[in-house]
Amino acid sequence: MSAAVDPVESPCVCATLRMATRAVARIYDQALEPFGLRTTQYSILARLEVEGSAPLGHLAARLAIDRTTLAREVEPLVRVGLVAEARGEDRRRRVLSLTPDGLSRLESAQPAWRAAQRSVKEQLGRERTDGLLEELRALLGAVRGAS
Amino acid sequence: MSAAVDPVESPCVCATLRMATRAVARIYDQALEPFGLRTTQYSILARLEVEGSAPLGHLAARLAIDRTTLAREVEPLVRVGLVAEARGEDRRRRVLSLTPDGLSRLESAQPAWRAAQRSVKEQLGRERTDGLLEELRALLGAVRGAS
DNA sequence: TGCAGATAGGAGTATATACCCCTTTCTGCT
DNA sequence: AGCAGAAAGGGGTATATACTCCTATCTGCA
Repeated sequence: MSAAVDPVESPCVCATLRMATRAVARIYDQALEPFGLRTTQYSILARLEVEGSAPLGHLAARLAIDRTTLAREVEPLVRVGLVAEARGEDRRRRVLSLTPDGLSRLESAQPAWRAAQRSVKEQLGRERTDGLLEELRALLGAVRGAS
Repeated sequence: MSAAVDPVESPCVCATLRMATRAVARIYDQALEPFGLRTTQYSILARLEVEGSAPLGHLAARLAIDRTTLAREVEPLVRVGLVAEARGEDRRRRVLSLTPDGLSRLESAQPAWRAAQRSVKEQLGRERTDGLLEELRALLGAVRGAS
């Protein structure tokens, strides 16, 4: 591959977001790889730890992920026993929760996640990174429901 | 789905990037949908218009996309005749270029792209959006090759 | 000239993403 | 009690993403 070629400066908000996301996701995925987790899987486990247990759609809204997307991402986590699913009182609801295995996996991967986070923050700068996060949240808030 | 639930404020750079990217990508994809293009496809066509023609790996580096990813994204574009592929002098190289159909499709979709772009900028604010783009580019530059 | 090593790309596999359309289940109103 | 409409989710399809391992080709050097 022509590694000497620099990425282009796209004027497109979406393309630029995607480029940055790809690059950053790679870092996190590599950090989490020894623990058998992808970044999104880690996010799901971490979210479930906070929520305790939550129906699929609720969790999807929390993570700003499409419902069907989340369903497919949860699948492998259920398969390997990190996440449990049960029907709620409202039997339409598929309630997800962390299994003990899921919790310990999450905890064992936490240092790797922190290392990736630290690495990114050190490379861009702590303040700039925090500022960027603020702006990304503002963007998310601004465009949500605007479609 | 529990539409009343707000997205969570994740401390994770990667998760936050992904959330924002998903939300923004949806806007662009919807805008481009009448023209039968996804955001990434539009980016590829737009990039090819600028580059004239480029080997797959070169284009991938420009777009900060993994080579194999780009190959799979180019496939449908070739299939419907928007992009042409040919072997280069160096016969390992798969040289891509815009077909006349590709060019006219790109041009017809351009107003929709501009509308999406404008919509996002208006929702976050023009200056903030530009600042965000700067920071995203800085992030991309900072983490590139750092893995 | 010939070969070692580098480079471009292809194939297989797995997750990530989201659309549409459908079924199941529930809730509110009559 | 019964039905209309809303809500939660499942399944099909298609693109998006990237890793690993593999082949084909080229280039530089002996």
